[in-house]
Amino acid sequence: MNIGQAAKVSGVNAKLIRHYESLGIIPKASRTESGYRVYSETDVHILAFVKRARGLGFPMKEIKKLVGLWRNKTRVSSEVKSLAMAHLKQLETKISELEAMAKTLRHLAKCCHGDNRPDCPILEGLSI
Amino acid sequence: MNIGQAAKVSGVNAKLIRHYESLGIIPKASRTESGYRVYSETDVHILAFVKRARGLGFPMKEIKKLVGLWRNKTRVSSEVKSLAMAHLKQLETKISELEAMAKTLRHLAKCCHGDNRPDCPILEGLSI
DNA sequence: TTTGCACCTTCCAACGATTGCAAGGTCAAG
DNA sequence: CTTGACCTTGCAATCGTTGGAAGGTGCAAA
Repeated sequence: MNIGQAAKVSGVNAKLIRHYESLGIIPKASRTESGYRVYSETDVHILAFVKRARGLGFPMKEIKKLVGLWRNKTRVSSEVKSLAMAHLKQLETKISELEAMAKTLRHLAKCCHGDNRPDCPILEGLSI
Repeated sequence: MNIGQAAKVSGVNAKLIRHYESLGIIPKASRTESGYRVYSETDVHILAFVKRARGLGFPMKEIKKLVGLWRNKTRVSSEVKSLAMAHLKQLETKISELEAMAKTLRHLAKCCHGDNRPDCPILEGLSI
């Protein structure tokens, strides 16, 4: 399989596949005589795994660990779970930060008439 | 006032003040004979405004607009409100994306024993 | 006066993940 | 043999912030 075909099947951009390879997140693809990268079904499976982990918001460093655990049959599920729980905590922290911003912004926006007068509680809230 | 003093008073890092100036988000500071930047109370006020807007998650491009509106006494509050509402929508979108990730992750983690066996529903969930 | 030290100046690079572009090689069909 | 679609590499941009290097300035103590 070409990198283009692997991209189509796995759903990961060809550019991104090369990038992941350079970061060592996926194993280095073998090459044809002319230098084209060649991918197997297993490679595509890894790529799809990475894509799903990204979809859950894991950073690439942790995905690298997850791929390692995934491919290691003597892994210990507690290690995976602690990675996941730590990331979940990060997500929850981020969510509450964004919630706090949204709450403040909603309040300020509700107080603002939004007409053609210059008076604006939003700007006042930002400048106090 | 020095850039260091302005940083202390406004709560914005000196490094960041220079950066904001180079981006045109704050007006160019006047200089002493030897080239040191000089800040007035008004300048510090602008810096604090920027800091609060960042705290609400506004991107710098929109903060530039907000500062312009704030300093323009013939502004129209509807313009401020529409900026705020658009940003609020972005925040809400981001929050629901993160919520979806957290929900999935919580579900997978709940199904994972987290012991020293290799079987792991988290990895299975990522590889299906 | 000179030696520190703390501050200031500019410019360049890094983070994270992704995307874009440029210049060049390869493959397959017309 | 040319065309177009694909591949290769490498470098730059995004966004906001932080870090460092290399050099100048201000002020106080020796």
